Amino acid sequence: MTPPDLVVTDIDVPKRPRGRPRKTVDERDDGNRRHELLKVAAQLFRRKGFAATTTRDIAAAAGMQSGSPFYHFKSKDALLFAVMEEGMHTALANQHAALSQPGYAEQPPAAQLAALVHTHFAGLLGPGNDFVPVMLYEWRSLNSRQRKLLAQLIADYEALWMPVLEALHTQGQLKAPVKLARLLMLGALNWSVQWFDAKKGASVEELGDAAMALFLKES
Amino acid sequence: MTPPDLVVTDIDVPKRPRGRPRKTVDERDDGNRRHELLKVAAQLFRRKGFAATTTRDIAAAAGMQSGSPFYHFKSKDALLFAVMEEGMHTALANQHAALSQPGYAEQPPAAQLAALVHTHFAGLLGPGNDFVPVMLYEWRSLNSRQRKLLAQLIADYEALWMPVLEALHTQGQLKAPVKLARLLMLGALNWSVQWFDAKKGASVEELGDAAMALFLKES
DNA sequence: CCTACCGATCGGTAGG
DNA sequence: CCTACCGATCGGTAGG
Repeated sequence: MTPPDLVVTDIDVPKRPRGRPRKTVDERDDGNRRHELLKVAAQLFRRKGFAATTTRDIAAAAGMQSGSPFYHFKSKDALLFAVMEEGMHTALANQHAALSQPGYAEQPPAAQLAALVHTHFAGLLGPGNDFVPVMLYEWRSLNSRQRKLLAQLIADYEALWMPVLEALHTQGQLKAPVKLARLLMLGALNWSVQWFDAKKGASVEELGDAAMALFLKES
Repeated sequence: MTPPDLVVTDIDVPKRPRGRPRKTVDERDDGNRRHELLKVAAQLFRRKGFAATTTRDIAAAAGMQSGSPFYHFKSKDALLFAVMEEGMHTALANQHAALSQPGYAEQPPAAQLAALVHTHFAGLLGPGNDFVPVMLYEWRSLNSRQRKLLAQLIADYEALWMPVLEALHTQGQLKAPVKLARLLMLGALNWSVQWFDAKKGASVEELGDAAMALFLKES
């Protein structure tokens, strides 16, 4: 199923450099391999769920031996958290990029919302974007400390939507109470992870247009 | 955490009747205990997820010994499927009941949709309704045969919405393409499982009203 | 990062 | 339904 990426990048590097990479508090950061682990973990967590994925699955998908993921992450839990954190950081960065597009502030609120919606869909449904779906669907598997840390990022993310929704509400283009509207709208978007299929049906763009048509009244 | 229900009902029945209960193909059906297992399993699957819930957890929550759930269900998988099946049967029955309310057929499509939405929310968010949430969030854990069986029930459920949505589209009260509208709307509703809190914020009724206000244009 | 391994847990079963 | 149990698997670690 998953393409066996394996040792390809190591083919002409028979021995890795012997120098021990520096280590941070509880996780190493020698880039390549660590991020490879994050990527395959995100894939597996998404497809099979966190509890049903073994650290051996992850190691094998990254072309490692069963004990090796613990060189990069101190526990399976820490791996999950790192996946989610990367997902939220990317999502936040994407939205900030959309919001700082030149001329964005001058656009009507409906166009601003369209930008948020399209960016959200793209980050959620684009190829290889397993990080955010994992964060949406494995919330339960976090301990309360991890949950609190991520809740802050999520709050930041949702805060970006509020001024736009309030402007739309004031203009009469959004009739539902703003906070409930935000919850329902993000729910509609997030649920798409369950049914969206890039290979058939609507495209990400058509989805965004449909969502806008569904949510907004004519101005 | 979970109230230790334990032996209460057995206090003055020192020995259970010796007659062996009839058995169906792969599951017994002596009602009480079997359904008790379904109920606690639904609770646990919802709170911790299927893979993270052990059959020992379930047995303990039902006041049984670790091996006893297998007297009622031939596998943990079969238990999950039974939970989901019950969830879908209840949901379907609820919607059919709403649709056969006297005078329903004569109501305008907006009112018909409101009935569907309110029934859906009630079945999803009402107290003790863990069956449907499990079915929404543990889809991955099913094998393909089970998946196919449930997909049929889901298709039946979604089919109930289509005529109403098409009528609304014709009237101009629903602007998005009908199929995408259905997916997005049900997503908005289903996602509420993640954030709805009966003890604070909006009530189930207010939620339904907000959803209607969000989705529909004025007629 | 690999090798070799441990302790704990888990789904499931035989036999009553 | 309980008792007693098995085989397999799993997260994690010591030592290199």
